[in-house]
Amino acid sequence: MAESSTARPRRGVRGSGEATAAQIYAEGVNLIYESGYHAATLRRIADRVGMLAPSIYNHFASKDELLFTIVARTMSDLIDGSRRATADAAAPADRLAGFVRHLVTFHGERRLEAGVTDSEFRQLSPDRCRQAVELRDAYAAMLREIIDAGLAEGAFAVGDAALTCYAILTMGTYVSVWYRPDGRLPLAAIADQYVELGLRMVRAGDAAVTPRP
Amino acid sequence: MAESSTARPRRGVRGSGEATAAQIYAEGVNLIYESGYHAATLRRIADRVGMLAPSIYNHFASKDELLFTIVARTMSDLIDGSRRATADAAAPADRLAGFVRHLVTFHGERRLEAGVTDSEFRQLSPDRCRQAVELRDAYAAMLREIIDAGLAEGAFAVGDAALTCYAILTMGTYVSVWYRPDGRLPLAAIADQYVELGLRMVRAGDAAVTPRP
DNA sequence: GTCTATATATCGATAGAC
DNA sequence: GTCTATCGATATATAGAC
Repeated sequence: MAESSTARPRRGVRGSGEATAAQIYAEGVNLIYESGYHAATLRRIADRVGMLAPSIYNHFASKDELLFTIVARTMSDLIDGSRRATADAAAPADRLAGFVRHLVTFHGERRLEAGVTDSEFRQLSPDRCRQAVELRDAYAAMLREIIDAGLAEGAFAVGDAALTCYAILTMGTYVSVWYRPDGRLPLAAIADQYVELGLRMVRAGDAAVTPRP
Repeated sequence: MAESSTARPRRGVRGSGEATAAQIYAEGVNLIYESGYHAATLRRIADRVGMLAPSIYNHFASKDELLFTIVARTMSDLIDGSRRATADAAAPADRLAGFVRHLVTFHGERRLEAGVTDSEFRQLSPDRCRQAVELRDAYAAMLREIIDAGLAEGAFAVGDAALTCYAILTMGTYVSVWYRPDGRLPLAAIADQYVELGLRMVRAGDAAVTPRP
């Protein structure tokens, strides 16, 4: 989506309706990922879409709203997807495996949006930044619950649950920084590796993990 | 250092010599850490130091040079410190333990500089950005060598060395994002935990790790 | 070495013609 | 919905008095 931007100019073209907003969104993601929020000016985003900067205001009320649209959508999708990815699992090791697999896959498949979200949400206006932090905390709480459940059952053994939580989240989140779709390993293999790393970190007995269908 | 900034205004004071550059450096680190590189204007940095923006040019040739000074110094110190922290160790598990302990301790003790370095080096001018990437790659290579040595000796067992390398580096690097000096755990305890996580990730036999003096 | 004043550029955002 | 024209603010950086 954002990945396959072709940046064809279309000056003067009119009436693209909803599709125009999607283009601005996609090129905004691309440019903010490359340059950072402040360096990605509306002028340059509009240029990639093939319009002039003021036209953006027909689709987004402000630059802040554009960034918030990216951040809120990405975080919501991350949380929803993670909920689905862990819903079927019962054993803590299976739930952790589902969580990490989704975390890595999401940050690979949507590395641009995820990268922008993780590194630029601090640039949001105070109110919207707070909303982003709440979503991020809600996501972290999901992992924390899995780890706590595993500890309660005796399936996991960690020195400190909160630290382990941070470590797993950050190692998975930053897949979006180095992952390239044309890289050495397919994303599914990378996700497998990270699942293994996550299970080792909580010292989950390998036998407790049921293989994927 | 940068942590203990007091931001006392000293308008009109003259002749602080080298100390003034250090103040600009420290307040630059503070503000860039808080706001990001572009949002941290020379005007606001100078204001915290207690001078006006043009005076900064008596100490740094440009804003880019200020950022590069931060990035280059921090990365050099990281590499040098890591070399010292792993020099005495012979066994791969001990070398990995020393590496991770230093990585975490450094990113906690100098979390502002490290945070700025890791998240803003992309904003450097092309030449300087390349130099920063070279330093970062040199640091990553140090960890990679430790892991490869452990694999060669049969002391470690990992699915993929490069991925494990990324995972350990990112989980340690982002200690600078969430760590607070007045937090729940002392930094040494956090470092201990991360060492344990790192050893688990490479499946190093616990018995192979000699306790610290 | 710091100041005042200014140059030059560009930003986000708005008004109004088409 | 996109355009032209423009506003007001602010950025980095420079020149020169003190």
